[in-house]
Amino acid sequence: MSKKIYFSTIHQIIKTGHWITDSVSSELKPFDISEPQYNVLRTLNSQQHQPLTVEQIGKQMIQRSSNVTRIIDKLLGKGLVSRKECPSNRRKMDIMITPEGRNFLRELDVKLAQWHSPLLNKLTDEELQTLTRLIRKLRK
Amino acid sequence: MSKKIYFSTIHQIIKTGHWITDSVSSELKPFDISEPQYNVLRTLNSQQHQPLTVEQIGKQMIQRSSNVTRIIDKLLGKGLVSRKECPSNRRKMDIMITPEGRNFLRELDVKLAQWHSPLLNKLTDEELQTLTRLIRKLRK
DNA sequence: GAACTATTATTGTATATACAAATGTTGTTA
DNA sequence: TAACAACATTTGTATATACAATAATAGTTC
Repeated sequence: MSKKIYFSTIHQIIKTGHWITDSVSSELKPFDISEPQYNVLRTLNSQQHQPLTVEQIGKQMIQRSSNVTRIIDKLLGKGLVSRKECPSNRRKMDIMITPEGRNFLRELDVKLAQWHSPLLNKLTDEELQTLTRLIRKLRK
Repeated sequence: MSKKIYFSTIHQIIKTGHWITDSVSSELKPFDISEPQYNVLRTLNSQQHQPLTVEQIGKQMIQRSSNVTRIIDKLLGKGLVSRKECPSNRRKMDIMITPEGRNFLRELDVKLAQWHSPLLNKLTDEELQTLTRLIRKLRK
C-alpha cells in the first residue's frame, strides 16, 4: 500500500468528518444550540419515554461522562431536558427529554434534513455500502 | 439512496476521523504536545527554511488565524518555533520552525509512523483510491 | 497627504473536550 | 457492622476552536 495514497485518504476522511459536523453546527446556530447539545437531545429522544443515565448517553455519543454532565447543564437551562436522581440507584441520574425538547428537536430535524437532502443522491446505495465497508476495513 | 445507509455512512466517516485524531493525540501525549501543535510544526517543516505567516498556516490547517496565534504561543513557549515581524509587511508575522523543533518533530514522526504502520496494509491501493473517490463524490 | 477601507494578527468570550481529582452511593468482605 | 473497593456523577483545569471585536499596518481615493 502506497503511503502517499494512504495519508491522502485518511486526510480526506478527517476533513470530510469535520465538514459535516461544521455544517451541521452552522445550521443549528440560528437555533442557539450546539451540535453536541443536539446529539444529546437526539439520543434521549430515541429512547421514547425511557430515561437514560449520564453514562449511557456518554456511551452512545462516545463522550466522557464529565462532559456529558456539562452539556446536560446547558440543556437543563433551556428547559429541553429534565434530570433527577434515579430512585433505584441514587448514584445515577435519570435524564429525559421534555415535551418542549421534543418539539424543538422536530424543528431542528426539519432544518437539518434540508441540509442533508442534496447529499442523499450523490452516491448510490451500492457506493455507500462500499464506502462503509472500506472504512470499516481500515479500522478492523 | 436509502436514508438509513446514508446516515450510517456519514456516521462512520465522522467516527473514523475522530478515531484517527484521538489516536494520534494519545501517541503524542507522552511528548507533551497536542495534535494541533504537531500539525503546525509539520506545516512549518514542510516549508524547509521559508517562514509562513499566521494566515498561511491557518489556510493549510483549515483553522482560523486567531486560533493559530494561540497554538503558536504554546510552541514559542517550548522553543519549537520562532515568530518575528515580517520586514516587508509589518502586519504579518514570519513563523519558522527552530532546529529544536525540527529535531523534536523527527521524534514524533517516528512514533506516529509506528501507529500508522499496521494500518498501511489494511487496504490495497485500489481500495484506497475507491475510498477517496467516493468520499470526494459525496462532497462534490 | 488626509480620510477611508482592507488586511493581518491578536484578544475576549463561550462551548466542547481530555484527563485528573473529588464527592457521594452502593457493594463486598473481613 | 466497619473498612474497603467499585461505581456514577460532578468539579477543576488545560487545550482547542468558533465567532466577535480590537489594534495596527498597508493600500486607495479624493
